Amino acid sequence: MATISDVAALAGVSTATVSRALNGKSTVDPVLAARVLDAVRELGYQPNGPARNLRRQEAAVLALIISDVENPFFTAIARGVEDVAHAVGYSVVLCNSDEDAEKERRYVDVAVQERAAGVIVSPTATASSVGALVRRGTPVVAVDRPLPDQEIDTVLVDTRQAARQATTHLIEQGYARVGCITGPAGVRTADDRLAGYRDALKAGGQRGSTRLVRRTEYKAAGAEKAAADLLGQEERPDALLVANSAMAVGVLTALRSHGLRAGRDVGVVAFDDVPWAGLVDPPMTVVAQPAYELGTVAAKLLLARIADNTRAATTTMLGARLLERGSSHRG
Amino acid sequence: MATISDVAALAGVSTATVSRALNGKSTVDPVLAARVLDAVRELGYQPNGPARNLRRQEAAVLALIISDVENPFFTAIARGVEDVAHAVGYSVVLCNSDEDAEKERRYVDVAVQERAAGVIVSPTATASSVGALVRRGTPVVAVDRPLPDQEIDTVLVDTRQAARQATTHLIEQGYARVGCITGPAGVRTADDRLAGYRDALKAGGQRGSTRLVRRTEYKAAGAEKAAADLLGQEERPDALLVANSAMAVGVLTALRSHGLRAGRDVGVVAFDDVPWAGLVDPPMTVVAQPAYELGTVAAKLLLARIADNTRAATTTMLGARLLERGSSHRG
DNA sequence: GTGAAAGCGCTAACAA
DNA sequence: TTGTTAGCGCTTTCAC
Repeated sequence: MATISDVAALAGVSTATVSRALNGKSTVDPVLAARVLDAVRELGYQPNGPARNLRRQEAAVLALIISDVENPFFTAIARGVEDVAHAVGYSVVLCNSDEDAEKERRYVDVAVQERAAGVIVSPTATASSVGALVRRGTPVVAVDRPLPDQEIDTVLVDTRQAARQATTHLIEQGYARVGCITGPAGVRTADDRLAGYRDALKAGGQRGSTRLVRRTEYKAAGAEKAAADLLGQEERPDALLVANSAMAVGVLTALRSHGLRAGRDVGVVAFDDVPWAGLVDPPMTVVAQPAYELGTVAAKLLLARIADNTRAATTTMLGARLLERGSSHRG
Repeated sequence: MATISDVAALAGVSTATVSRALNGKSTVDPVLAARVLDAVRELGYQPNGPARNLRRQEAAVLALIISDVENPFFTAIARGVEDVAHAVGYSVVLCNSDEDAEKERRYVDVAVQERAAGVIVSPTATASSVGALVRRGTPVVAVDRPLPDQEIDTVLVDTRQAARQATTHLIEQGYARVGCITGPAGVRTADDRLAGYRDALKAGGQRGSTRLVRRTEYKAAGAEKAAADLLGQEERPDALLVANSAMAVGVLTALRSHGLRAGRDVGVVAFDDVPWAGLVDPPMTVVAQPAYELGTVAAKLLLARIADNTRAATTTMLGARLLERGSSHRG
């Protein structure tokens, strides 16, 4: 593979001039620059990234560590990050931690070792690994979930408020025993959605009960079992707040196998406005989170912090919107 | 940030011994190895990846270039690739080409520049960029779509056969005018699905007609327009073969706005067994592609080729399964 | 504006 | 088994 020396030799200049011509930092005689470009083309020269990164002590790469590639919420974030990063010449490496602290730690190590310019992470519950990054001075932005005890830029959705609003909506529609299926304890979004749910019950004068709440993985299978469990009880809930779209799949499946109809028999509101929400019968009421925007904001913050790591840490809170459809109406 | 020299100094050994102790290539006196490990821990040493890659002339990284991160089919492939790669110590960089030849070219360049050990790609229609990779001698595997005129390992689904089977199924269910909504011309899977559809029409004695076929982006919006267009015709189709799940969303939406019911009024079979397929009313008949397996097979082939680039290129063809549900039955 | 040369941190060939 | 040392390809002073 051709190196910068080959290009220099062919163009009849020094490697320094080739470097300058290619990076446009310092100004180069147009004639020489043209000779360099010709040589590059002729040799099919591709700069050696590791060599450049070694010399520069940093790679033009952002690491994005998300907890589930198969969750549309996170892929939408990824698109937001990519669009912003690419516009200014950064590449994005997408890492899937799978909600597993060990995998997260591993990817954090990779990011450090490859000298990524910065890291955007949606931390798992036990996110000690990211703390090390911060202490190293690596620019880090937390997205979707905060990183406790860390002074870092954070981009969140006001999910507690959204859960409260969604639950209040169910109560106002006349559902008398609203239940909640949320994610694992310790996962901040799961905790917040539960808290918002409880806020609404209290405000709406409904008596909460642990018998109306189930927590499982943010997956369809767990939610299906949880829903079946709740619906099998003597005093079963007549409505459910569901904490993400994968869980919604499980809940709707359970409803169907119990011969119950969403809306009429059991009110349903789920987080995330997936493309199919309008296609189920009745269409599903959802809390639409601004996922793409979460990604763009996080990327911009990270780029700003890469440029100047002395900035004070900020927390950005974006709002969610309740999209009312048939699954939260009795009629 | 601590370097290998710092570790060597603290452990009282040479940098070579540190390197050996950490990489386990050659054997090292257990006592020294322990001192090295202690020093590593104490300094929080993280090896400098670029330096290592520069020296080794290759990074333990596989690039996976897919055409749509938001398509569950491709994220399932990604999981398959990751699982295989991680098991043998490779990282996976996920790149989203967005069905855009220019973005694909850019990611190919990144892969070359970063000296990735190999590349797995689902090529866009005009995939000249990947040819350059192959000529460079970089190990490459094509997944989901072949790379024309290239002698490389390829992992495909027998999508033409699957389309034929799905269409035949619709004909056997009594649908008399089966239409097809597929992806852009030049995208091999889109072409193959159309070909399989036509195979079935011919075998089933139905007269094909271009008035029953529409081609658009592999997206919901395009498919919705295409379906509305088909359904607005005088002699409209009474069944549709739909080439992916995003398109299925558009088709079902169009059906609804025309007051038509899937199955009873218009038979529907779509590619890809998405989680929500069973939740729409009636449940959607799908062609289930072995996406995860596509990923694992591709990754294994790539690893084999990295180990030995003289192997002859192979083509692996995996089968798809038709999952019959209500949307393809009149009853 | 250009070139010579140092050196980023690591691994591997060679010597001891 | 261990240490010494060259050098991977690039960018960036520094001198001209």
